[in-house]
Amino acid sequence: MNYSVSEENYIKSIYHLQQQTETVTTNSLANELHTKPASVTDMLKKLQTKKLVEYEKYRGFKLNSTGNKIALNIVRRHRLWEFFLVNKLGFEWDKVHDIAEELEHVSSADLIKRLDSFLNFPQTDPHGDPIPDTNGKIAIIKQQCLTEIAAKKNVVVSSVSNQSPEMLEMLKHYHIAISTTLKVNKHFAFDGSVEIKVSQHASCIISQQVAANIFVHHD
Amino acid sequence: MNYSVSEENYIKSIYHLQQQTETVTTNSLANELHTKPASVTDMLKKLQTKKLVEYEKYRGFKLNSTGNKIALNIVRRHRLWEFFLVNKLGFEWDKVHDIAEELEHVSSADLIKRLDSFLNFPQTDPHGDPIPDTNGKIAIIKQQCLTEIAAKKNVVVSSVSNQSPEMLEMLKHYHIAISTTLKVNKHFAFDGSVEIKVSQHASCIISQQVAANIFVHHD
DNA sequence: ACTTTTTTTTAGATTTGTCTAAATTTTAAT
DNA sequence: ATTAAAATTTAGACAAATCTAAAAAAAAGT
Repeated sequence: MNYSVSEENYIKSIYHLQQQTETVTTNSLANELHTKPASVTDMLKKLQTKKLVEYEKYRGFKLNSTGNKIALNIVRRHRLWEFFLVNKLGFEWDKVHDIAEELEHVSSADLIKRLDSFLNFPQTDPHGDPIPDTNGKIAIIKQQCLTEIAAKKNVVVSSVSNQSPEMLEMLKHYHIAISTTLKVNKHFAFDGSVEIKVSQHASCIISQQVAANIFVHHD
Repeated sequence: MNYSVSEENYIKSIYHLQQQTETVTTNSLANELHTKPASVTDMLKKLQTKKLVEYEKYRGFKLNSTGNKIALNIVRRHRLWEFFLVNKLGFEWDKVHDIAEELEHVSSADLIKRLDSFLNFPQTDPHGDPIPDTNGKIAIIKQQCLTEIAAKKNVVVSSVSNQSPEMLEMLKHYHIAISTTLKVNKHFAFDGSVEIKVSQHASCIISQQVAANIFVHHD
């Protein structure tokens, strides 16, 4: 079956919100999509009749397994295109989201299959987020954010959850990118900032706000 | 300014029809877009208020210079994506039109600039049609179709105006592709068929119907 | 437990792009 | 020059997706 751009955007946003809370509220979805709660209610009735969500009036909603599969397919398309934009066309990673947002709705399965192969079957997108496979299987990367890492531990940056130009600017300044290895020296109790050391560079201190957006794994 | 997918499709179709006749009729455009004449009239009023077409009731219409520039930009996007699909993703040329039809509406100028550079600034798409440049300049390739070529002349295939799988099948069978060199041996008066010789293959006869879709230039 | 606030839904309107059927204009035919 | 046929436009309706304003339900506060 084929879904409209609008339907796909709703499905994808519900998916993303469900990463944080099991069931999603009308307001939060309206906020995510920059639309009005009334519009959300309208669309949710539609998604319910199409049997993609579980929805009870006033009770919130969540994707059922069909909806989830569709969401993962959209996420797959989005992340493959992001990979393409960064690794083939040379975009900076803070510029690709909006373009991938449009490309993800191009509805050819063959296209995505070939794109995947052309890109050599990447496992993660440029922000370090895993790319679901054709069957909607997605790697769960056990990761912690930098604020949770004990002092003296070596870690590898696996993803960054804020993709703004401002964030990118900071990360570049600190010489941090996906798969960069760094060592946590010390946590400061006063403001939660963290001193780290990145390879051959001098140690530096990053604010809690920045640290909270950097996800890492051990080894 | 930004145009809807629908508006872009109308603009592009008017452009294509104008290649054959200076002014375009409501019916022919409806036919091209698989829509109804009434819908065409509606959209044309809109394009007129947006000052993209010259339009007089019952008199047909044509793109003005603004409309023409926009059309050429859409054609540029379409053909660059077709080139990408064939030369990078390995699609056969008869499969790319519908996908490029969707990709062409993705509205990032930077994307197209980078795609162009990634593809190494191709001059023609996989069917041999010229790709307009950023300013809407398009090479006019002086070409004749095979039925018009005098016997004993050597020519190079520059484009093929029918992109169906059936046509591709025939061309493959005859070992004809874009930039193939061939020699016209003889025209048969009875049915307009043409005997040709392609490089080291044995001469063969192609029907007038096929010959009329193969465009060539000398040398 | 009752009231206030917040959240969600309904009702009705709007925009974009489309359609059918009827009316109008142009073109072709006798 | 009339009439018949074809092409085009208008009028009015419809579907998708959105909105505002009002009503209803749930949650929070006293």
